[in-house]
This record gives sequence, structure tokens and C-alpha cells, in this order.
Amino acid sequence: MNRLFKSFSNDSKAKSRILLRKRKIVALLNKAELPIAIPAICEKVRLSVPTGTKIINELLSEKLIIEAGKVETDNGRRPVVYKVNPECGYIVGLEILLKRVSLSVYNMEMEEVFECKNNEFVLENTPECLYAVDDFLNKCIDECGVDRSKILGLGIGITGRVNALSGESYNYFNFLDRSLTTHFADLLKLPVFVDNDTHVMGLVEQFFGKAQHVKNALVVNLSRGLGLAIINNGQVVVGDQGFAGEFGHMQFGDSTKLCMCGKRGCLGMETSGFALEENFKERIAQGEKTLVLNKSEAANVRYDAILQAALHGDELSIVLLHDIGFKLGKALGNVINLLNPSLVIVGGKFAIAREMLIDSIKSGMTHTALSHPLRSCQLTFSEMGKNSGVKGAAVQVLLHNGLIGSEP
Amino acid sequence: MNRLFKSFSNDSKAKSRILLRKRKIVALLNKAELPIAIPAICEKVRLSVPTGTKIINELLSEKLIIEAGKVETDNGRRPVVYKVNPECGYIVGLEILLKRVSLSVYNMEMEEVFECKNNEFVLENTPECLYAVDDFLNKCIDECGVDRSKILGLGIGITGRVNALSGESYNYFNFLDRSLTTHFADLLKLPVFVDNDTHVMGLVEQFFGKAQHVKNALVVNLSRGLGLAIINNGQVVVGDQGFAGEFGHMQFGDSTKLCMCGKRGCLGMETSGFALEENFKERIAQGEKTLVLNKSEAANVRYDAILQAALHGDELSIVLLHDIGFKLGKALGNVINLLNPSLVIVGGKFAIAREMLIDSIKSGMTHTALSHPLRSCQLTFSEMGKNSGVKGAAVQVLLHNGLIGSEP
DNA sequence: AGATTTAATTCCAAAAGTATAAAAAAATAA
DNA sequence: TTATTTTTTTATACTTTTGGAATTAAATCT
Repeated sequence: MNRLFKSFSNDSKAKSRILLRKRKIVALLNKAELPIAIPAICEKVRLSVPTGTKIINELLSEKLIIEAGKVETDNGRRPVVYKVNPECGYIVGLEILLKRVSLSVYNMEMEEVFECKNNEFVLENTPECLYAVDDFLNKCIDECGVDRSKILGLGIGITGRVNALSGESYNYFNFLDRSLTTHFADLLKLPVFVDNDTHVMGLVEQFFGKAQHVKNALVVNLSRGLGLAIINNGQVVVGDQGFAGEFGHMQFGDSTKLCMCGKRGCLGMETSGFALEENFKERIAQGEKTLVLNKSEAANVRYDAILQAALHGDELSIVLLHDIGFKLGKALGNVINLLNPSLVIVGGKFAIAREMLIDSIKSGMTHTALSHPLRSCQLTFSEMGKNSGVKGAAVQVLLHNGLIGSEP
Repeated sequence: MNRLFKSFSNDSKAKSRILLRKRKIVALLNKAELPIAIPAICEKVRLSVPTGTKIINELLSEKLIIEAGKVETDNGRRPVVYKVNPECGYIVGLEILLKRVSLSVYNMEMEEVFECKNNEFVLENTPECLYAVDDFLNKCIDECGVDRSKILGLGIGITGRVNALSGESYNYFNFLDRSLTTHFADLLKLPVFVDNDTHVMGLVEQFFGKAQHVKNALVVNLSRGLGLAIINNGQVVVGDQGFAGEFGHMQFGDSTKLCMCGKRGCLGMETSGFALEENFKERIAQGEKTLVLNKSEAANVRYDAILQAALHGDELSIVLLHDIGFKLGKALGNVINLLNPSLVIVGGKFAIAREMLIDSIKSGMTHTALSHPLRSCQLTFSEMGKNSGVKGAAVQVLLHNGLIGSEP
């Protein structure tokens, strides 16, 4: 990525102005959905055509941008259009979950050029575990076939509470005497950004998923736990310390189960994969029948299995799923009142149970949401699939470089 | 305000570039808390000192900015510092409440130069009422002693649901075949902006109140009703249609009273001036004694009176107030979990009962908020006083002209 | 008083913009 | 097929604007 996306504060004024202008053009082209012609570029960056052309030619010779053919117009000469050279830079995404660590390398068009997962990984708050991540990172970057100098930065998505601004992780690797980002930045000599897994899911939905053309949305991460990413005015809400979206501990239930946060009545104790497992076991113990699973399986059931059972028509699983959907809907209705989003996206492992959930969530919403904000709010399910976490982690790098999203 | 803050799209490129640059400098000076010197201005707007000086001299001769003396420095020649000429433009704020309409005119430093209130006004959703507002507006602007050409725009704060983006009002004056903003814009030939009273209260806190140096805050409007303005990343959250902040209809209570929204369990039925009145009457009917008010007064009591009674030590009033504070705190705790603000500001009429409320709100919060986000969240009370609504209405004009707040 | 530091001004080379001309690509007509 | 027309991009000439270096000015410190 040459020196365009490194800080160039020690350059002369004139030099840094040129770099700034180049960066602006690259950012413009990267954000655009389609390649753009010179006159349009010049208009956007407020430059005359002669100077604009000069800079664009420089960018071309530096291989930062490339021609993307000619475009059809109604009449007259067809212009040559340009786009960012997808190979001019690479972005690394790292997802650190409880039982898996995954890394992917993307080109500038966010096409995956390298992928590596470690499913044997177990996240622990120990130096040894951090060293394991360090090794994994170094190994991947050595093997990925991309020149280190071409890597723009590393984005990390990690479970637990994270301060995206300071780069600190509060739940894991909190024994460091510096932030997690500076640790990795020192290790790799690269810019590093970090946020929690749910916020990162929100990022993916915003830029590559269903929230692309939407300014205000809620992205629910419904897996074993319950998380929420709030998109307000085109930005993922992080809050003052990066804790925003603690939806699972919303006090909004009639359950009196003790949550690990120390309180009773947390939504996550009634609406999550964990809750699904608990409720399932309880019902089985009460003598209820389930079609799909035999008794010994039922005692150690994982929520994934219940979701599958529901999809295969198992009545008990469906009933429990409906119950979770209804409660989720009620809680979401409250958030809709507060934030008036135009879209609610349900993601996470539960997204596959779309048809079993949609009506119960909607019906739950009508119990709490006011008619006005509810009317303008759609409900959908994520289609980003498994790798959304890694991708979202990587997207942070683009975002912090102004290569995606609205103007800074 | 000369032509700087009108749209100049039909100007030549060069001319509009100059105007844009001038606008940028004026905005910079207006946002700064203290006057700034030429070198600092030039650095901020990325201009060389010679060209910067040229433009600043033009702005001086146009009387858009003025010298503000010389400033003390550690060493070297003392620079002349500049600030925006407070008389170079004026902003009008209009607040339309259920039983009052108020207008104020401010100079560029938001100093009030004219004020007019109509306490006989009663808000109704009728053309006649709108005409009354029209007349009031015209009369005030004629009388205020400020040249119309110097008025930058009119900002309106109105009760009820409002779409700040489209300028529509849903509850009042919704019979128009055009938005409320275009109605007033046509009437006054001025740019007009509108938002609801609670959002506007949030604006004032953000730019002139306690949220000035804070990025994420909640501003509670606790008067007869209950509203909430959410400040996220330095912006008041409006949501997709401008409905954000419907805190009063959060389903979060054990009360089964029917709310006017058609649902039961709305927070506003337990935590608001209305609720205070209802609870007070109920207790009196049960035979409880109150020190301050006699029986006939108690039957028609207004919440203001109960607040006063509490301040004078009336036990029943204090107990009821504590109860409201506790419930508010519990509900706020949930919102703190969701949004991780660094500050909660309680405003509205209840703000005077600061000492009676603070501990009960805090104790309510601990029941629902997680320890981590709660620890980093302060609780305070608004000190903006009575005219915050009008001022906030006016601030919209500055905000939309980029004369306040962070870069657009 | 002289050294030091920062602000403002002046002057000139360089850069950027405007206007204009030339070239290119497609459609149309001979 | 080839020339002409239409439309738009690219290149060039000329003018204006801009920034940088040097200079002058104003203040403090030693």
C-alpha cells in the first residue's frame, strides 16, 4: 500500500498534501460500488480535470489504482473508468472465540485470499494462550503468501468486553501491562484494531450484509449467548468504553435464574442457546417426549442440536424456540422504541432457524413496541454465514483508514 | 450573514471554493471556545499563512469576524486573535409546548438578544392554532430589532413525534399537505429545522450544558411526561424516522395501568409527573397525611406542588419521589447496559429535586446495570433551567450550518 | 543590549484552475 | 466502406492562486 496509508506526519506540508489527496481518491474509488471516470472523480474530490488527471496517472503508475475498462453511456465517447487495484493492499482479520481462532487475509475488495482456522484452540486468560495466538498469527502471516509490507493492518474480533478506543480487552489477556492492540502491533509491526465479536458482526452487516443501505439497525447475535450491535446513523455504537450492546443482561424477564453477572432476570438467561439447552433439559426431565433425540443425548444436548431438531419438525424444540423468539421480540420492541431503527437483523447460530423464529419475534415485538416505530422497522435474518466474524474483524482496518463508510 | 451560509451551488467553481473556505474558517472560529490566531487557523484549515491571512482580512472587512485583542504566550511576538463577530448573524429558536409558545433570538455567541413568550397559548392540532403560531412568529421577528437578512434560520422544538429529517410533525399540524418545516420556511423565507422538545433538550446539554465534553450521554426529560435524548458519539440520536428516545413507553414496570399508547406496563405510567400526581392522590385517598397541602388542594394537586412539598420536607412527597427515582434508575440501568454512556443527566421539571432523587436513582441503577458500564457512568442533574427548550431549538440552526459540533 | 522566539509580510517559484483546442469513440449518413 | 456529426475525454496555453523561504516585526529572557 506504499506509504499512502501510513501516517505521514513527518513529511513536508506539500508532500503530505499530495498524499492526502491521493488517499482521498483511493478512498473514493474504494467506497464506490462501481468504477468511476476521471471527470466524476475530479468533481468529487473538488479538483480540476487537469490536476485530477495528473494525480490519477501517478496513482496508475504506482499501481494503486487500475483501469476497469470503459463504461456504456448514452452517446459520445465512452470514458475509461478506474477502480482500486485489489492487489495494492491486504487486510488481515482475526477472530478469537472461546473454542476457535480463525484468520483470513483479504484483498482490497474484501475477497479472501488466505484462510486458516484452529479448532483445537481454547481461549484462556493466560500468557500461554496469548503466546499461542501470537504464534498462530506469525505462522499465518508467514504462510499467507502476501508481502508484509503490503498489509494495511490487522483487525481483531474477540469475545468478551473490549474497549475499541483504547484497544484494551477486559475479560481476556487483561494481564498485559499495555493494551492488547499495542501488544499485537509490536509483535507484527502493523496497525492493529480490536473490538468484540458482536460489534464486529454489526460491521459486516453494515458494509456487506443486509444493513448496507440502512442508517439505523439492530444486529442481534443470537448464539449460545445473546449480544447486540447497534447501528446508529451508519456507525456501530460502541459507547464510552466499548461496552455498548450488553443486551443479554437487560433486566427484562420473569425468570429468577441467577446469571453469571450476579443478577437475576437477565434476558440472556431466557433468550439464548444456553437458555434453550436448559429449558430443553428441564422439559425432558418432566417427562416430555422429543422426536429426534434419545434420552441420553437429551441430557447433554447442545443448542445446535435442538435447532436442527426444530428444523426437522420436533415439536418440543419448536415450542421452545417459539418461546425464545417471543421473549426476544418483546425485548427488541423496547429497544426499537428507544432507537427507532429501520431494520432488525437476527444473526448468530440461530439465524438458520429463520422460519421458526420470525413470527414469534414479530409477535413479541408488537407487545412492547409502539405502533409508529414498529411500522417502519423490518425484521430479517443474517445471510453472512460462518465467516462473518473474521470478515468483520478485518473490516475495522478499512474503516479506520477511511476506506469504507461515510466521510470521517 | 452575507451569503456565506446560503447555498451557493449556482456560483462558479472558484467563487464557491472561496466561500467554502470562508465558511470553514468562520465555523472553526465559532466552534472554538477561545479566539484563535492566524497561524493556528491556517494549520486547522490546511492553508498557508499568506493565503490564510488574505482570506482572514477579507472576512474582517466583511465584518464576519473581528479581532479579539492579543493573547498572552510564553515567548515570542504575541499574535492577534480573532473570533466570529457575534453580530454578524442571528438565530431564532421557537418552542411549541402544550400550553406555551416561546421565541428567542440569539446572536452568534448564543446570547439572547430578544425574547417573547405567550403563556395563553394552547396547542391544538388545528389550522387556527397553526395560524396563531404563524402570527406570533411574524410579530416577533418584526419586533425583535434584527434585520431579517441577518437571520440564519429558525429552529423549532415541538412536543410530540417529529421527523427531524423530513421536517414533518406527526402529532400536531399534521393536516398540512407539506412538511411543517416547508410551511414555516415559506412563511418566513428562512431555513427552518424542527425536532421534538426532548431531542432539543439533549442538544442544549450537549453544546452548552453538562454533556459538553462528553461523547456519550443520556438526557432524561422528567416532567409531566418522560422522555429521553440519547447522545451517541457526540450526536443526538434521532433514529430512522426521528422517533428515537421513546423511553416513557418502555415496557418495564409492574403497574397494569393502561397508558394512552394502548399498552400496559409503560414506564411513563410509573415514572413521570403524571404518575407522581396519581400516586399522591391514591395515598391521600387511603387516608395518608401530608404536611404541606390541605385536603381540597390534594385532590387536584399538580406534580410541581408535590415537588415543592418534597423540597420542604413533606414525608409522603419524599417517599413517592424516592419511589419514582428508584424505578427510573432501574430503567436507566438497562439503557446504560445497552449504550454505555459516560453521563446521565436528569433534566426537566424534576431536576430541582436533585437531592431527593439522586440516591434513589443510583440505587435503582445498581439493580439493573452491570458493574462495568455503571462504574464509568456519572449521574448529574441539568442546570440549564427554563429556557433550555428555546435555546435548543435555536441550536439546530447552528448545527445544520456546521457552526457547532464536530466536522460534518 | 543582544539573543531568542513567534507573528506577520513580502516576494517569487510552483502549482492549480480556466479556457480552448485536439483527439477519441460511437452514431449517423452518404 | 468511409466521411460526418455528436458527445465526451484528454492535452495544451495561459492566467490566477498558492505555498515556501526570506524578511521584518514584536515580544520575552538573559
